[in-house]
Amino acid sequence: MHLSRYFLPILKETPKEAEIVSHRLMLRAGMIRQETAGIYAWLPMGLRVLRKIEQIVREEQNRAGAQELLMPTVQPADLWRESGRYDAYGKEMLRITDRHEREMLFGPTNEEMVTDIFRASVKSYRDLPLNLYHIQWKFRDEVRPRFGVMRGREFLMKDAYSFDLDKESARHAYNRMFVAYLRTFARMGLKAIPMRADTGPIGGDMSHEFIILASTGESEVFCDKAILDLPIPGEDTDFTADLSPVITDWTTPYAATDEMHDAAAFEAVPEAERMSARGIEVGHIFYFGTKYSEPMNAKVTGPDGAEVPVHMGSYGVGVSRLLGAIIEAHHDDDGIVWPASVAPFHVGIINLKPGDAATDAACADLDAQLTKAGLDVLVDDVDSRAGAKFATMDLIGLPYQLIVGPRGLKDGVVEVKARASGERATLSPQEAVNRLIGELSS
RNA sequence: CGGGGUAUAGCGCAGCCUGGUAGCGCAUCUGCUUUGGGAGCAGAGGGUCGCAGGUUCAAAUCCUGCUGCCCCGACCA
Repeated sequence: MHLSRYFLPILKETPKEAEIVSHRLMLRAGMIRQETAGIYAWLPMGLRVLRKIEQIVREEQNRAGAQELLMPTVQPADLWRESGRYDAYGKEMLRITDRHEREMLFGPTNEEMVTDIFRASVKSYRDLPLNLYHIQWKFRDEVRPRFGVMRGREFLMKDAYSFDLDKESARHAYNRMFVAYLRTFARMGLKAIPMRADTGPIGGDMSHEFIILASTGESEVFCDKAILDLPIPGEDTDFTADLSPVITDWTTPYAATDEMHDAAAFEAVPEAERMSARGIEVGHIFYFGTKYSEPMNAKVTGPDGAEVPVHMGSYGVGVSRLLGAIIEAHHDDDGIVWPASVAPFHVGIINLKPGDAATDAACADLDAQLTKAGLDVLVDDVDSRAGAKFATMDLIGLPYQLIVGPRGLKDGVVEVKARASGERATLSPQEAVNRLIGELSS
């Protein structure tokens, strides 16, 4: 991709509405544009990152045995009357009336709908366990949207729903999602800490929020530092096996949000190991038993011939929110510092002198080689000054910059700069290509 | 939903108090110079001054109402 033809409306000045750093940087880097309060258009650069995050979430859901479907954004009110939530949900739900005066709504979540899909087709315990998920836009009419995409009204969420015969098998479904989440967030360069969350009327120990630490986080969190160093389950994890030892490892060290904080238990953690910080919730997993299956009559016949309501859980990831969360965790004074796994492009080639035949040719060759190796490349071929190019490239935060100018080429070298460390290496073009492919291919 | 701000060019702002027909910086366009960390000079284009009423010879400016957006709090992936 050539920057001269790419729609990337960079802002030099910070729009005044942006308070927190991720919001500022997303606007300045031309990733999003606010259309109205809490509702954003995703510009090409922002969309690229959104898609990469989505894909990681998808891969890990699939790996854990969940199956993707896609449910609509607009739902009929009647479905929500079955669970009683049409009245209970309140003003956060965007209600719509169609031309036939039928009551509709823009979905804030999909428990009712997925339960409807399930009950229409699944009648036997033999078809369990089942986990269905989708990645779809949601709308919650927040009283006060803020922090850019971190708390928008329209947002992209992955929500999975598990169906099991009883509570014990539901626990296995829960554990699979727990492990999938550990892997998902780690792949995005985030340290997500599972914290026990309020289970409401259901009770029990099966609800966790996944929190990443960031100074601009919305809630205060307390944890034992030991949890930060726990190993992330590998790609080879067998999701059909008993995962409870992993869950035990991850739920033993103290970790709680302020709502669930137990000061006495926290005091028991050695002082040097105690940490209190601010956090952003990026995922939430929840077992809710028969809360929907019972009123909505989603039953299966068990091995004993008796009909029982299925035990369900739901598992959310705030996909669009993750962009903000990742930037909060990965930025510096000059701009964004994308982890390679979610970066909009892997490499930015800076052509210091567009129009110079040798420089243009070198850039084209480097672009071709890197692209052929499967990397996403953005070539800055804009006729502007070096300083402006460096500033732009630092702002958009691509993991590596490949700096190509006539001065270096005369000596047969180009420069590779790692965005995160600022480290620069002067190499031959071929060495540079090899180095980048080595660092970035996965 | 309570409290507080704010609305003037794509972005950031001044002008409003004391009414006289709109300005600055950045960005954009043209030309020349410049060229390894957000260049300089010269010129140009771009505005229903949030909307609707009212006062006045005259309203961005004064008055009334409405709306959008932002911030603080209560609530959420």
